[in-house]
Amino acid sequence: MMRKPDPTAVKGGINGGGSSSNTNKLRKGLWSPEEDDKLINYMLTNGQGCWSDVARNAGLQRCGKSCRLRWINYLRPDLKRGAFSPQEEEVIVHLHSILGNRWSQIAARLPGRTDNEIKNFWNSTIKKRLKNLSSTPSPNASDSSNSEPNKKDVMAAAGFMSSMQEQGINFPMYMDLSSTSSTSNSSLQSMVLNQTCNSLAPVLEHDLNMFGSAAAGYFNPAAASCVTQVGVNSDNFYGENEIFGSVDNGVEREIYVPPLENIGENLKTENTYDRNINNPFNIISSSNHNIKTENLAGGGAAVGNIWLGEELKVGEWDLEDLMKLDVSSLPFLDFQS
DNA sequence: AAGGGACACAACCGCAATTTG
DNA sequence: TCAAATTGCGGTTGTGTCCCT
Repeated sequence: MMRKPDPTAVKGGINGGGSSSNTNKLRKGLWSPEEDDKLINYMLTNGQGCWSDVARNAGLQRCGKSCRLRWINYLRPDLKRGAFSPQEEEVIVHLHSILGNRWSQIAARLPGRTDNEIKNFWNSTIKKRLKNLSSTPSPNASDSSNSEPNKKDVMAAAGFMSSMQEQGINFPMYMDLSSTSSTSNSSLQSMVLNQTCNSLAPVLEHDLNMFGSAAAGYFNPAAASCVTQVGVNSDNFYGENEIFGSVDNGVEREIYVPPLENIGENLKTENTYDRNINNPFNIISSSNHNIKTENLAGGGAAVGNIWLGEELKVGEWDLEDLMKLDVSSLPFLDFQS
């Protein structure tokens, strides 16, 4: 539908300019239906192996890298094609506000979607929308009494932070909201934080409620602090089938780190999370993984660390809550169609 | 109807990390 | 231990299509 396959588009290999010893000329450009068929048939018959072998054995005049890309982004049978739903869009904005441009990690939370697809969607659609929103502020945006921040706020916050990062302005990895006075000389920071807190609150609350427990989280930007309450059955709160977290005697909570992969070296190195796909929350059982304890008695504790995209330390809070969410399990997302 | 800008998206590029021999 | 090969990722490009003037 885009570029027509160009049978004359033949070049050398793409890796580092290609190897001069390669006498086979490798095709580039759009894939023809015939090439697709070859690749599909090969993959379905032989499964995935070394991609250069795939290219060779499938009789494709493509480099392995090209085959891999084509398979992953277009031919894989489990891909979900078509436009992004508003729910998916919300999840993308949500995750992007947390993960930044880690498209592969965002894609990992959206079954059937590829990183390339999400990246394109973000760059072509969402980014533009955010830009428009930030240039034409919503009349409600300044209404702090509005108890129901909307998606625009989420997107505006995400977009603002994203654009700041694009301009080379990096926020601290952790911002202690409890120490962020509303009269801070950094009005910009306050604005970002307040907007972010406002924006993420409904997302968090909504997502937590999806688990069918009494879990509810909210931010309190007016007090420049973030508060998370987790009310749960008795001792645990759950995902559909898995223990999601627990409260120990109403005092301490154990958090199971979700499979957000490679979120900073700390997490990566400290956790030996289970990659078993049947363990959607990658429950960590080692005592070494009592991530964060939180005094939940007395109406909840004010905790003020907000993660803004680069590293997540095990043991931090707030947006980490967002990270606990395996959005693929959220019933409002239709991943089946 | 034609021209041109905006949009959407497949595919390429370059780099870094990982694996292999 | 090291170099080469492979894999994976994010940024960018190129082009068909849509829509407006």
